[in-house]
Amino acid sequence: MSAPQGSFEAARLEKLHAIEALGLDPWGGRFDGHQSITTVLALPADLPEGQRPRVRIAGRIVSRREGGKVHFLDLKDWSGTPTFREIKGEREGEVEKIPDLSSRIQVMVGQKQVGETGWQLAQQLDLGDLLGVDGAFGKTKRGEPTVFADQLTFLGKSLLPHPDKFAGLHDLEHRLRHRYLDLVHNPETLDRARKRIRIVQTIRRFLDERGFWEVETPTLHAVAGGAAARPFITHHNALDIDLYLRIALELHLKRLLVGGIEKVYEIGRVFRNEGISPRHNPEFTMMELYQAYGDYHSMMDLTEELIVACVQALGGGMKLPYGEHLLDFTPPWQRQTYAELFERHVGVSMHDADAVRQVADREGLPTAGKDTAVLVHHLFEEHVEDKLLGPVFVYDYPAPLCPLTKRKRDNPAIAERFELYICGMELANAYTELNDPLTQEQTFRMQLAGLPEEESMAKMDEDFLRALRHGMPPAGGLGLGIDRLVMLLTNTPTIREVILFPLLRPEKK
RNA sequence: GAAGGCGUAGCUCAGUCGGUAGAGCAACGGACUUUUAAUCCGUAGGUCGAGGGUUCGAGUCCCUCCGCCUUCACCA
Repeated sequence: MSAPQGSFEAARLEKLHAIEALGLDPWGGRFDGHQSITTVLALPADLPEGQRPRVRIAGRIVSRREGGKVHFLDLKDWSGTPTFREIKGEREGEVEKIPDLSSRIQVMVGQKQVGETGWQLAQQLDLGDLLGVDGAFGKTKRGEPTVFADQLTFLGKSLLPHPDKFAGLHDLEHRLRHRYLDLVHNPETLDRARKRIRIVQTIRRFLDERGFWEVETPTLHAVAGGAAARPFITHHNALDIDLYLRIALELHLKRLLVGGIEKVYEIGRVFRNEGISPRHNPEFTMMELYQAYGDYHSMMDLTEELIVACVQALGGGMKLPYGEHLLDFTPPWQRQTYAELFERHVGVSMHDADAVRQVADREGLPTAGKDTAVLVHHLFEEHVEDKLLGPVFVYDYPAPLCPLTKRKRDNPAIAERFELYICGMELANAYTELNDPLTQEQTFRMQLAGLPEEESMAKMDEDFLRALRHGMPPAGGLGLGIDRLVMLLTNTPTIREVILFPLLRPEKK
């Protein structure tokens, strides 16, 4: 430990021992019956002394103003609730969510009021310590809502100094490596975490109410299927086999459809051994659901309802800002076919193989040995995706891109699949599930020309095929990226901020 | 994986042309019973990300390495 930090810690250790010498536990203990600071702040504050409500609060000391015989502390807990502010002027009508700072409250500690031990304890308090306070709630002469303490209960020492009370904690790397400090000192971080929880709760409640069963399926897979991604590899010692961390939830959930669980979902972590970017973390959270006897149109309706429910749960109305954009989630959302979007933005029909190849050549895309569908999709990603402000359902995909999807009965070149785009991001992916084991086996065997196996969704999974052979009901299925949904609904530009502990390279030593 | 940018006290940041390492807050000692970025007096706090090089002299210029950010590639 370096000298200066050591001296900070030494000073605080001395105070810890002084607290022990008072007969108090410097690490605190059970503290029953305290009210949240938000609750206390809602109490009447203007009552005359003597009629003030008794309160008991607990929290962290985040600011301190010492006088000779009276100290003022600011205590903070987690009870602040998000509030909303209407934006005036140019962006009239927009709503911006702002973290409510009301989970801070001032405490007055007077020498006479807290008694001998209390006053000696007050001398040993540091920024960052945890403290319980009993007292009366009212206002100071300056009108500040305040708990006038008559009893202090020490609840925990902070041996290391916290970030500056005014300047706070801004360094991004520091915030990510010490997320606990970020949560304490940046209200928007706690607020974002709270909103994420609320979104996930809403999804669970929504699906539970509609009769879906939430299940848990294995994270360790013998075959990493269900998506096109490089897996992480791990090893099981007792069985002496390599296993993959799952890259999707799909194949196990479909096995459950075969097993008669007619509406099923899972919210869980998946792992993809690929690059890190503002939109990609190696582990992220997916929600996948499957509904027997549905199809991709029923999934579109469900997706729209589900996300609208999440938007409502945040309480900020149907129009949410995202960066420079204002996203309008008011249903119904646009629904456009892949083919029409392709033609509009690329300028040729996706069914015209020669024209597609010409455009790809002109733009310098490698075309040799590539399937036309692959070129089509490259052009789609290049020219269409970032124009999809949305929310917009893009449906009817080129079949070769979709090995797990049922083809249209009247046109086997088209798969019954949609993706939901918002702000150029793929947020959800859904299809009419392929339940025909014979076709499924063919698509597994048929490697897309020019695609290495690891980039293909078509990974042979014999056990899954055997399950299909026992009869899977026709079904609609949906995959939803939870992290990206949270990004969009909380106006957060990077995935690192919606994941509490994103992957960072370990610190050296 | 590639290119560009950044890294100075516990935190937030200055640091000119290469010439003694700085401020605010936090900390430590002292004064003060209604403060609120409290104030006042005083003290202490640094391997300038790490290592090497150029130079009389490097936080500053050069090289290598580490970490983070951005863009690209891969991908959702």
